[in-house]
Amino acid sequence: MRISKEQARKNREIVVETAARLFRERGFDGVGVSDLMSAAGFTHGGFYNHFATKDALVSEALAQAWTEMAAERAKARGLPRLMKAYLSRETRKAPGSSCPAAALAGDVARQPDGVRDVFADGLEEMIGSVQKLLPEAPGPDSRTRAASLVASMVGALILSRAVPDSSPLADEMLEATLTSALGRSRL
Amino acid sequence: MRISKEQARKNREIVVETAARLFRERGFDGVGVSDLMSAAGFTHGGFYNHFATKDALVSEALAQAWTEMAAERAKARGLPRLMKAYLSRETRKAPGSSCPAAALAGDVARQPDGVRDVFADGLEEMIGSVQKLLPEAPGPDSRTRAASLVASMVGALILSRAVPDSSPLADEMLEATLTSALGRSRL
DNA sequence: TGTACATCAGTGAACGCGCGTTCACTGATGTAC
DNA sequence: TGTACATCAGTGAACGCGCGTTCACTGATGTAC
Repeated sequence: MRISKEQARKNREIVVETAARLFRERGFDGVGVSDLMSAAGFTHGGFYNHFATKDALVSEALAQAWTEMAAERAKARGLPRLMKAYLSRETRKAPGSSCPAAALAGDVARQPDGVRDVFADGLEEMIGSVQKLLPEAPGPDSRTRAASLVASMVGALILSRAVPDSSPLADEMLEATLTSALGRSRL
Repeated sequence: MRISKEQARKNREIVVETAARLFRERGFDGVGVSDLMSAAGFTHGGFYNHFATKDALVSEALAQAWTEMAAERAKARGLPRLMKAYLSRETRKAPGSSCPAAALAGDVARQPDGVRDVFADGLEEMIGSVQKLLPEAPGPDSRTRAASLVASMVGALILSRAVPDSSPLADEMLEATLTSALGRSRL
């Protein structure tokens, strides 16, 4: 049963969006083509009408996740609020709809350069948007500040998710990072 | 060909040490039982004389990696030197012999609680050893400081490894984090 | 101390299973006249 | 505008492959006498 080109385009988009969520939740290896397609509402065979290989989708889904995050960040009202939201229990519980860096950086490190390029582009944009939210004037110092803030945010969220939900460290990593970042001068 | 109990114990240790290295290099899913056993110098069938399942080995290898790291850290001469070594190009290139948090936190987040408990214990010890190296008096503030320092160190290393080797971000994440941490008061 | 037997670490073939991928098929869409 | 045919998105069975795991076997070690 052939469908319209417009519908086919929409279906492809659904698959990419579903992948962007599932990969963040379970990792690249944790989501099979069959899992993914059925989660998106299709059968697995049609996958290869849209993508050459699973690897091709990985890059595209990662780019999609970064795009979603950039849209969220564009709505941010100040760095303190952005960081509080990023370093919250809600974010910790929802990897599928939050930062691709925190959810997938470990996996990306073992992927080919094509995927890592996409990751680097998203990370670059994240650093840039944090830099713009800093109170100080743009420059090399604020860039360094932004990069190190991003590292601590991503690190805290990853570590919080790696310990058991019941561990005191789950909250402590988030709170300590928030306290240290906000407690510093001019934030 | 049966071997002595002593030799069997040593062989088991070799397998655990090999796993601790390979898992950090390739992730839990990236190392098969067969890969692992042949890297350790054995055939795959013998694996189940030592471990009930691959999952059982995962916990043990993670504990082994943390133990190795704790031994390294015990040799540290001051926090600045520890951080420079941690946030170096050499460490970035050698995940198999460096921090389990940076190499495996993303994978651990998708493992059962048994593995996450082991991870939390190692992380707790890492925070404690960083806290002891802080110049300030021990207390809630220094604990918060230590936890946030650990988050930024782990985050920077993970992000550095996730971008392509050729990306400027690979070095920048490490350097920015080092600059921000060392540039702060009393370090 | 010496002998006979049981034990069990290591070997390598084999197992079922789920993975990524392929393919023949369907039938509504898109196109040529 | 209407008709005939080609296209191709989606379906679901099937493919080879590598995975974790099992098992019969080997033979030196460990043990009972």
